[in-house]
Amino acid sequence: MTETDAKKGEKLLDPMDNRSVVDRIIARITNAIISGELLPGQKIPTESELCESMHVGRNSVREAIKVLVAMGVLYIKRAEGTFVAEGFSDRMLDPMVYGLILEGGNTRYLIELRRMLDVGVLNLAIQNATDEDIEKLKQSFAGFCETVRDNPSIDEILDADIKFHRTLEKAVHNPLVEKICNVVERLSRATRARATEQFLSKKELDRICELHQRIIDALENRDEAAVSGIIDDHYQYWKDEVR
Amino acid sequence: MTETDAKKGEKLLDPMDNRSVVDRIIARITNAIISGELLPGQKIPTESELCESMHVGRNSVREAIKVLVAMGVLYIKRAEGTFVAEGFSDRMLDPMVYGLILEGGNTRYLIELRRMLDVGVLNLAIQNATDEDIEKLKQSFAGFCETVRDNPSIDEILDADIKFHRTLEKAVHNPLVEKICNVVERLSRATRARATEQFLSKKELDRICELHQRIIDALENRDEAAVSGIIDDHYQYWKDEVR
DNA sequence: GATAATTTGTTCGTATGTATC
DNA sequence: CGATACATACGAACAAATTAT
Repeated sequence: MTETDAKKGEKLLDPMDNRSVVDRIIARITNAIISGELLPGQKIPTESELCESMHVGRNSVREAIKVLVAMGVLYIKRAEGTFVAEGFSDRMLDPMVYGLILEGGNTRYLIELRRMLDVGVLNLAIQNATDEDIEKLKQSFAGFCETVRDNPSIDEILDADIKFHRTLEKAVHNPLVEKICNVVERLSRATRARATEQFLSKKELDRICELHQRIIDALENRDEAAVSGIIDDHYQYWKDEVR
Repeated sequence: MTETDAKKGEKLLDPMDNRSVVDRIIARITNAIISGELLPGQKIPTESELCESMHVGRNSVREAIKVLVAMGVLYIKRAEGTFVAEGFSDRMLDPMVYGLILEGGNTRYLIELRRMLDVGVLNLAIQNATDEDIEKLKQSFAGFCETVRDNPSIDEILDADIKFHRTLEKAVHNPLVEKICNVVERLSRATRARATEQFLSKKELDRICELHQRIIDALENRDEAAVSGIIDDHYQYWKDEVR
């Protein structure tokens, strides 16, 4: 009884963080990571230690850790410990995939976002691409053309196209931009598959090849003025068609 | 011996789901959502029911639900039940935030990304903003100017500036773009605070006010040509200074 | 190779807070 | 107001995996 009274007393005096215990543990761990107290790859305290140090139950600690593991922030080596992840994890875009599933009519939003990113990427690539990058892009383009010639399936076309764009994004030399583009590409894939299926033709494929060639040209000539025209043409044909 | 042999036998015959109990619960719930067995907004079974129906412990169910809540797939009405989310949630971008943090805090990358998004947002806003949006932006600008006049702290300046940009992003009418910008703003805040602290002056503040005015003008005149110039000027002064 | 120690994985029991009727 | 249903939180116990001795 006295114990509960003491606890109640504390709670009443305290501003009483209204977040749940689990949320506070999550915040504490993430703050430690952000502040540099915990570095990527480093082992975090054991569950029991965390229980003691912040006076919470082990289950709450476990729930917090599970959340961070699901987000790709931590990873667990069983019977060894829990560690701070290093760099990006594929898991980190799962929530956005769920978001896509839950929300039906966001095709327009997705296309708009992709278009915006395409413009930005092309501009940055023109600024930052090295000759080596351009050479790789040419190779990737050759691969795309080869795929196109060989009576490709929808999936093969999309794969080749995405590969080309990934190469382009690498030429930006900015991992943050690259990762965001990857996420959006993954989200767009289903929509693009449907659209491609609908409008596929030999002529369309030739047009896409030509657009890719224009991207390469713009890169070689560092021609920023050409960017908006290229992307406009790129998106033109399914602008009004899809949804 | 015989026991271990029996276990090995089971393992060999069985595909033996090597995922953890929690992961299987997560998969089961998400599959139910994807298949339409659980619809957005619908209540899922209570924790106890889930325990019984799949013969697992209550804590495992809780951990699974916590993960899905953290991802924004489920939400909880306390003392009422747990429900399938409808549409996107802010939470779904959180993992990406952590990803960016863990990727290593390279300031240049962040500034480049922010710049790219600023250009895209301004372009999209020029296309999509309603008169009402522009009116709100003017109000937000007035608030910013007021803050600036009143001998503001670094935090106050940043808050007012972010508020202005949030209003601008709303004018894009694209929740995906909006969320991504919010994430990047959150990430940039520390860097920006440092930079602002370093170069703060009355003259600088006036210059920022003027740039915001130019953004409003561009929006009113639907002047896409002005975009790159505005953003160039916006980033000019800390382009070479920071890192 | 076997054993012990450490650490995470899973479950159960119980008490408490909170919203609805 | 009480009763009910549900989520929240803690503690204890045992299982399983890995490392160290």
